[in-house]
Amino acid sequence: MTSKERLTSQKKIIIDFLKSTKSHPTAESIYQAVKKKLPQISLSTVYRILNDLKEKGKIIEVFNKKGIHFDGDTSNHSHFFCSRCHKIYDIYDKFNLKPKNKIGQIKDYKIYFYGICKKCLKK
Amino acid sequence: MTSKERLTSQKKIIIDFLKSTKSHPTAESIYQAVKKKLPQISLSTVYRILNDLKEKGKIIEVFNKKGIHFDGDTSNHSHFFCSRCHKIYDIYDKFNLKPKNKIGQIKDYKIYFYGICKKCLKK
DNA sequence: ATTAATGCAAAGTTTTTGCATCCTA
DNA sequence: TAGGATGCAAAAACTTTGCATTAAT
Repeated sequence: MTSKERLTSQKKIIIDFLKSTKSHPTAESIYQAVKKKLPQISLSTVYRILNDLKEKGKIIEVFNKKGIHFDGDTSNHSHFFCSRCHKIYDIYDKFNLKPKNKIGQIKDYKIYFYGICKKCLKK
Repeated sequence: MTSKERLTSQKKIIIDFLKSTKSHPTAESIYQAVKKKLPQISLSTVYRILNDLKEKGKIIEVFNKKGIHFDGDTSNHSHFFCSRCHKIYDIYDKFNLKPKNKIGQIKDYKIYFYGICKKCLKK
């Protein structure tokens, strides 16, 4: 008998939040956001749910110097990090990346762009 | 009068170690490696020196689920993460990445490849 | 001799875990 | 109503910091 996953309100709200934002929040900011709708939720539950969603490929991790951010958009896309405002933007351009070097079997790749975003350049 | 940086033996050994390896070690594994030559070195010194080298652009950070790794090779290159043995390999191919989307001023980018390395495929 | 850098220990951060209780299916 | 998921608190893992001492210049 295999165990069956249960869809709890905490899980529902975290998924909804991640699917509705493009802000690439951290675990802590997800906790803060979700607490507004579910005041009793605990940070450890947020971590547990994020780990679970991550393992199932329902969300993506985005790394930067300041820690780990999460992205509910699992479509193939890249990220741009503004070094001035520290926002993370999505980039949907597709690139053809085929290393000549036969390092092994490549299943996926992630591209991180760094620079200054349009908004910050205008200031 | 501006202060002048001192080249200590701890700094020398850490730089030498990072320039001599392609293993992309973590702070902890750098500490373990360096301790063999300098038994009295402390982990906090390792962190301080790594932060310093990082800020000066003398080393690079490589992020993955298991934490932060360091790379003494600051030449423009990419990384391949083997999902089986968890080793990190260097890829020196150059790619032309020009997003059409004018998100801002791009100064740099990093490409992370994921897959299974040659060695693991053979097993 | 100056004073930058270290080692140590203590404190911050971030993330995970054990367990009694809760609540979904 | 069975057992997967949560909340809480405690622990683990990771990183930074204060300060007396050491050592590079």
